[in-house]
Amino acid sequence: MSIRLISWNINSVRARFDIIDRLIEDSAPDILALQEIKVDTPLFPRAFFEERGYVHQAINGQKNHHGVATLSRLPFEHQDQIDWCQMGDARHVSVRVDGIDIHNFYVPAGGDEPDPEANAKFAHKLSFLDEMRSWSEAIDTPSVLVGDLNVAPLEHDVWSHKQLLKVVSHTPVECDAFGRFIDAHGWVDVMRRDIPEPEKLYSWWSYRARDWVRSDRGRRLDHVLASPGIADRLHSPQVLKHTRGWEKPSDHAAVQVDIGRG
DNA sequence: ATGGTTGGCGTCCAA
Repeated sequence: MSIRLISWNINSVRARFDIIDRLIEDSAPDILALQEIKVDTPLFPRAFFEERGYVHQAINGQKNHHGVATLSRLPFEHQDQIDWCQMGDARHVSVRVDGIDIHNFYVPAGGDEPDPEANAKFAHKLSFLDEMRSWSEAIDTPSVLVGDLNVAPLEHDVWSHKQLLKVVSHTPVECDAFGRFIDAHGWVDVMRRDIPEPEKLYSWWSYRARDWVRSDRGRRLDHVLASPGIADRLHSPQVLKHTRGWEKPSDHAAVQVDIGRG
């Protein structure tokens, strides 16, 4: 008996009903953590998920951009959301299932210019990661953290470490901030525990490539992290790469993990 | 060195 959790940056939930259906049929997640739903909370398509058994819904939506939602067949014992950096952005929602807090994150992408002086979006991203660090220091309940963290922290999380050193998502200043966030709670990077470097591992491929499979210029932006005390309950983490190849895809593949019952 | 694509109550912005 285990709980299957799938995290997916869906790039507009209302534009992806067909592939969400396909994911549910193929992989039967118990819990689905979506990011970039691009819809305000009152307009979220609740009925679509209720009809498929996901009657427990924690939605933190926003008009136009961002937005996260956690849909579940299992009941929530608690739910919450945090307004990071007091920006009013919908970038986080958490639920408690089977005694585990499941955090669903959408970290700011950070714009194009990797200079916090010149680019307010990049400064915001660094502040966001620093808030995640200090928040992580205080966590005292078993937690799983998933979502689009918009950082590819390791050398083999990108198609070319050298060529991406000045590209937002893989700059040293971001990777360092990400590392401090990881260390603050002792988060276990479950994906890399089981699929270690130097194997290349990506969860995002740009829409702009002529042939994303052939060029394979991916990045690992989506993550599965666990508290050290429960990390051994998480099994078989994987990037569902085929989801990126479906018709009218998101630019992110879905990411899956199974959580053994405690 | 540049451009490429997608979605949103949109005619540009963010990704």
